[in-house]
Amino acid sequence: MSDEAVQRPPKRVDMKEVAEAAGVSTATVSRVLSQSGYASPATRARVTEVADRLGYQPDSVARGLRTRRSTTLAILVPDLRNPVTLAFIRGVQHVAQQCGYAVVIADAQRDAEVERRQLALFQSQRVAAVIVAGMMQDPSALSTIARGNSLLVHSPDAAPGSLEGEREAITDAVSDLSRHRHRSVLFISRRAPSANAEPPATLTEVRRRALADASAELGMRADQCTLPTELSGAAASGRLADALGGPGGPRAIICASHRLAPQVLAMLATMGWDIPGQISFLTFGDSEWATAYRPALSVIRLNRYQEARHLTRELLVQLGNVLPLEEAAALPAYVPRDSVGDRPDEAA
Amino acid sequence: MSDEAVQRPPKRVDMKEVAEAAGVSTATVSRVLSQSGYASPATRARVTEVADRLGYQPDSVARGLRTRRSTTLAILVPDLRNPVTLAFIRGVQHVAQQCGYAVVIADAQRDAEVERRQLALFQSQRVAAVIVAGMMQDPSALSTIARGNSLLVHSPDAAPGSLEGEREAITDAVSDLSRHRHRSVLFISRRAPSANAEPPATLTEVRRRALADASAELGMRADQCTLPTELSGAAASGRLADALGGPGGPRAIICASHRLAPQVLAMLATMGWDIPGQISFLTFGDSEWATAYRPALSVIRLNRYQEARHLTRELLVQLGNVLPLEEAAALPAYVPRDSVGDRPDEAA
DNA sequence: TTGTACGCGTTATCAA
DNA sequence: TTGATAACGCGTACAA
Repeated sequence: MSDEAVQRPPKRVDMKEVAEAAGVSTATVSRVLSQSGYASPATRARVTEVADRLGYQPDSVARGLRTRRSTTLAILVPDLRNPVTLAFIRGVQHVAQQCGYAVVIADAQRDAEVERRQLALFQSQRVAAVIVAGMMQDPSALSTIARGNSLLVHSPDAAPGSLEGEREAITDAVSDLSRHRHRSVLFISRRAPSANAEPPATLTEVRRRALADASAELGMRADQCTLPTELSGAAASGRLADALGGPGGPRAIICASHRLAPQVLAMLATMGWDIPGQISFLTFGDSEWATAYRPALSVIRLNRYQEARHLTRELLVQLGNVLPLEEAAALPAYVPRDSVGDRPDEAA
Repeated sequence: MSDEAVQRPPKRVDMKEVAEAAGVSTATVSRVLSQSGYASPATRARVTEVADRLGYQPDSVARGLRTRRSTTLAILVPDLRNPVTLAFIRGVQHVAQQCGYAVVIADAQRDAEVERRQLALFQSQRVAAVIVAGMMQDPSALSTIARGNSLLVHSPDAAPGSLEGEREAITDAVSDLSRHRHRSVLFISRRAPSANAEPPATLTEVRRRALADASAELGMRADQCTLPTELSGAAASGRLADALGGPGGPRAIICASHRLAPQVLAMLATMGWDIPGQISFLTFGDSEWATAYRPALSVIRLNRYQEARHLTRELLVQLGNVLPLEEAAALPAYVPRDSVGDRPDEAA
């Protein structure tokens, strides 16, 4: 419809032009517009009037070069296919735009090489900070950034209360399963467990261990089922069936990520399992789909939006900005709905 | 470790440093590293070797100032809560990173003022282009951008085959309903129809009209139901019940956006309607949840990812980049699944 | 209170 | 094939 390509030579309004039009020097214009330094009320008024009459826009590229600091935050997303990253991006962007910061974003596509190159691009852009929205493919690449420049690096896992809260929520979830007479849990993820890595290299691994701990405390067994992305539908269903096993097998499922949930649900449906009659189902992450699904899905809510807001606020404060106080971020929580039921063979 | 060492930002490797270490001038370094201009193979090798031994990263801020052009694309998202924008962002980012472009993103939050300020920020950042990922709150704000600089402005509606393809998909969907003996369709959206606006101001409005046209051609009636966000659950259910009316009312529902779908589905479920036994259900946009839902939902697939790729490729070519050819973007299409059934009272 | 002059890191011009 | 030098637009000591 509207495809406007204006190739005309752009006449950007210069600070010099503003200075001449206002009958002052560029230094005065700079002082007035950057709110720092002295200027008489008269000239101040005249300069601002002239500036926005001419439609002057300060060139943040030149400013960045001169001041050696930028007002750009970078987000490195390990995998943009993950829908929860949208909430995270929103949170960062909202706080950033409140302070006049720009937000640049890059998708690492779960590829260490891409990840490395995007970090290098951020560095070359001189961004004020890099926010890593999850576990990196190669965490050592961050040291390059930290060494090479004055960038700050934050990871969402560094958000206070995030992982701790998640542990509590997981315990609540497992307790609920225990209350429904489940004696074992099946954790479904895309990638196989890496028992020896310390610290855990992925968020999924963190959750897996937290789940194992919580289960152990309640005397429950925690089984694993790995469903790699490359697995075909039939193969995946077969593997899931194996994991559920015979009459003694686990009848409580916890999905490692929200992305995985619809696929597992579809499999269970085609295999003829009834939720919550025969299988109890839980997943990490919440959405309106989880609420709309029948039965409504019990979830471990994460609230990545508030998490991102909190994290970005801390970051901007560290960068010397002043922000109004804000209520504490909502912690992760177990949200019981209708997808958890009594284990059938253990029912009274 | 002394305080000074911690506080002081690490020194960036300069082009000057590289020049000195390689025994040449900065001009030569520039020529070698920017791939333009002559240099003897010997010095070329020496310079590149020294450059990455010292870990030199070109400062794109300074480069941007000098060359007066940036390698940053901007995406203005009307409302980042809309999940389909994630696919769009991914598409832009993937093509951009292929050409070494950065992607900066802003959420207009459906607020004309925020929208205006974010555009101004883009302009001040001297981005190479602004991509508007949907209908703007105030389209006239774009003229400011176009006038103020050499930015290109593209709207996703400008993607070839997008809206046209959508019309065809809508016709296919309505035909399917007609085949199932439906004589009227209920279009559910968040905002009320604006019959007089020309051209239509929102994507929803475009779809509404396309649906009206397709229905008219097949001799069907197109009803409207508006469910504003601020409506409470009970009020929304009441309004939906009214729209469905008595025995003669519409029994085919089309959701204007994917975001709306889970909410409407939840309402229908609590109201006791059976899909597809009593109600046929369609929605714009596809996802794994639509497939996992029982019954699996028939959808009008949009493929915003391919659309964004295509659009960004065109943009970068216009900016003077060379890109390898790529298969044509997948067009929107009607994907029939299990949520459309015969109209009960008209069944043979 | 305001103006002058310099430098941020890079590329483009021109002379050697 | 290379090097010296002038900008790009802005912020900021320092002088007036």
